[in-house]
Amino acid sequence: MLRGDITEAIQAAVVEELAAVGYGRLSIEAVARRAGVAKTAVYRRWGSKLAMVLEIVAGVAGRKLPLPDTGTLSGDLTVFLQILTIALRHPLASQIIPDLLAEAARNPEIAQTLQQALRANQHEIGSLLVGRAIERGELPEGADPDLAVDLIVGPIYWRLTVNRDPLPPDYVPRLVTAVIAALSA
Amino acid sequence: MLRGDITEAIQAAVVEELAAVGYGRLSIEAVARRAGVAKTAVYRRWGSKLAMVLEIVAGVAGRKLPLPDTGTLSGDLTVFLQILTIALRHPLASQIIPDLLAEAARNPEIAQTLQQALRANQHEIGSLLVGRAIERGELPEGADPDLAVDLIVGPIYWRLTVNRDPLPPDYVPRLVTAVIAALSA
DNA sequence: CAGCGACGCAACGGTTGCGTCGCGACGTTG
DNA sequence: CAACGTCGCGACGCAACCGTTGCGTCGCTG
Repeated sequence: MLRGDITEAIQAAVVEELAAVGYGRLSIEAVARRAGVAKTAVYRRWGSKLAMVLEIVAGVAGRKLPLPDTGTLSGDLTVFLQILTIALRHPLASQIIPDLLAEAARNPEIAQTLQQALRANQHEIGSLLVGRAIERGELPEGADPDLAVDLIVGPIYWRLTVNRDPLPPDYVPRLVTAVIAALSA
Repeated sequence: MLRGDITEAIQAAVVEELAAVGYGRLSIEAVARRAGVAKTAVYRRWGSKLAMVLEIVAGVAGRKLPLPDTGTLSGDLTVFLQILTIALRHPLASQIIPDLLAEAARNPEIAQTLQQALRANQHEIGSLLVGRAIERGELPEGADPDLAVDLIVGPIYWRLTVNRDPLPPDYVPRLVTAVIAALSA
């Protein structure tokens, strides 16, 4: 019954508005304005700003990253890090992700939605990468997939999103060798 | 001329309000209300919400962490990580830091203030830790202090503040050995 | 072709915050 | 004691947004 093109316009507007002003300052009026849509069209779909954002965010964050098997741990890590750096550099992502994380610190529903979307994905990637490497004999049996994820994602996120430093050109390969050394210990 | 106790009450109120609702939703009215102070008292001190927050944040974020010399790299790292985990777990810090980082992504003045306060401190800590370790022969000559900081702070920040997972009891020592292995490569 | 529902539009009363102003009270300074 | 400046208080007009309502239009469905 609800027109699909309008729903999509609203979703896109929410994402843009989220990037522009953040969840705290996001208003239904501004979303409708940006979507070129009447406020009533929004309220017909969602009962509140929270419900609207939760549904849209869950939809976007739930997508899985493709994770090719390059044949070596170092290759897998390099590909994964490159995908990650591109994603984190995306203007929309680099504004929305920190904002939602900040909001998650005070809103349990947002926190739960983000965790549900991210944690499973993250654990799966870690298990996959480390599992393959162990099968190949590149890592010892006891290597911890969750620690691996922290070691891979943490430094990149810290540098790109928190510190907002540009990446030195050889940063990714150096990080890859460092992570492999760390996991082999 | 301006009463010091009132200034302090306002500063404390700003910090609390920042934690409670974030920079985006922070209002002068709420700050004055929380501080038990008239709105005019705030406007006598700062001309705008941005100026007020910047001055207060710079004052808090500029403080330096003590960094004892334990005699070994592993000891230094352990102490530093423990201080860091305690700081990041602090309720006020864990809400305010992500919020300001998110706001920094859209407000250059906030970004600059944070960078100025954090980057220098961070680089100094990295250089100090790595420098000592190289002198002791615990790390090779070429070890990169900035990469070291990413490897130390990134995983902890990721797990504590982004993922909001509790730390497994032996996480810090395992991270320490992993980091040392990574930096030795 | 008749009916239904989503649509845009405009307006509603209510809330919140903005930045400013004038007032009288209080305490310090000269 | 007189002057000054900060203080709290309350109010101002203005703007934005809230969530809801009623209206007429449009397009699909039966």
